[in-house]
Amino acid sequence: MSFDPILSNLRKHIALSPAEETYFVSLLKPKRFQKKEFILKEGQVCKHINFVNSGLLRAFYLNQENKESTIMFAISDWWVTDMHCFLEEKPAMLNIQSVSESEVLQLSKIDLDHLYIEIPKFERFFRILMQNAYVREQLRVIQNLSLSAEERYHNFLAKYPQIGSQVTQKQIASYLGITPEFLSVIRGQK
Amino acid sequence: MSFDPILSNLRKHIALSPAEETYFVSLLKPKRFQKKEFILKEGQVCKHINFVNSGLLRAFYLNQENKESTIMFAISDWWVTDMHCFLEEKPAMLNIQSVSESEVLQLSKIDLDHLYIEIPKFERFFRILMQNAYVREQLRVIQNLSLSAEERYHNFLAKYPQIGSQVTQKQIASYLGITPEFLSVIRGQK
DNA sequence: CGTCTATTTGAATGTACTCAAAAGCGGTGG
DNA sequence: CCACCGCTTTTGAGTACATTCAAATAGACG
Repeated sequence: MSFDPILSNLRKHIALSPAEETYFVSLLKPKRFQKKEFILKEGQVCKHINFVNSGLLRAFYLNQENKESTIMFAISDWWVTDMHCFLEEKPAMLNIQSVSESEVLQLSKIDLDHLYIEIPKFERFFRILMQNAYVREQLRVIQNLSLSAEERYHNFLAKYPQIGSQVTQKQIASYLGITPEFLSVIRGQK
Repeated sequence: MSFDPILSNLRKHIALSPAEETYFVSLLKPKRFQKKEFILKEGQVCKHINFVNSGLLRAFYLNQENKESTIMFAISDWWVTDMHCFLEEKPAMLNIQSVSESEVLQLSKIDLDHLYIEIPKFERFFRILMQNAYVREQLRVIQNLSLSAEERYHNFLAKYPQIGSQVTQKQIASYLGITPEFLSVIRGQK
């Protein structure tokens, strides 16, 4: 499995020496997941943050009535985990499942904590990663509050065309916070 | 204006020397805002991140139809800005207004960028701040997707009792994504 | 005290949901 | 290769949740 994508992901924000890159890469656990396989299940302690090398993952929440809410889709070059549970080393609230066959590089909480000490540049890297994640989630809150279901759907397709074509409408509906039946109605009206 | 609150806020995550504390404090611009005064208006370039020393601020978004959506309330010991526009030094999407008379410490983007270089511990501090902000926003997304308006209202009151008592129902409604009329109905049914 | 805004109440409406049934589609095994 | 199974998507009828609009009441503030 190639480490080029993750190294160029790092290079967007920090510069590492070859030795540092080697050390970082040594901490990564490559994993391959089949379609529908779970990277993380609710209740498991979330030990890793995952970098998607190829494929597509989906993180979702199940409420008391077993209704799914899709929290995020993660395509190549994205980082994904149940951040709250990863940071606190608590049982996960979220499920993370492979949508299509995927290659993932996993970094454990312990190794990341070492990394922050050994190579403080990683503090910067993850600061920027977290900043961007925060801005993205806040924008999603704004859109959920201020846009109609139909506007949210068209926004989603415009923003993530690659994802829109790979996932089911049921999954898109659960990302938008509507039922699949209603999404079908929205799509019907041209 | 006292710098004790902001220094103890820093000490939650990093340890600074007295000289570093002095340097940090020298970068802060203390400001006092009257009730209803704007810290930031949509369209202005957002130059500062704001630490709330006392009082209460509200960040909100106005959509095309001039409907308000409250993005966050910031009480004492919270940091608030239009993060996206602060980072990119672009015109703000958000308005930030003082709910009650407030004392704020402002740190400019330029000074923060210097701070990251001079005292890399600030990378860690803001990494943790951003992590927490991300987790909070993601939790809000989950709740917006999976809970009813009534559940969201009771959650809000339980989580932020101090805020609930200081802001109008109209503002709470705009935080929850419902109309003030409907919030009034929810409150009526005991 | 008067004015302005927030809150409540109610009627009419619209948006989105539930339930059910039919149609479509993809994969599997005979 | 086709038939079947399970899941997704569509369609529709009935319903529930939440909005709009309007008017009355209550509160806050100069």
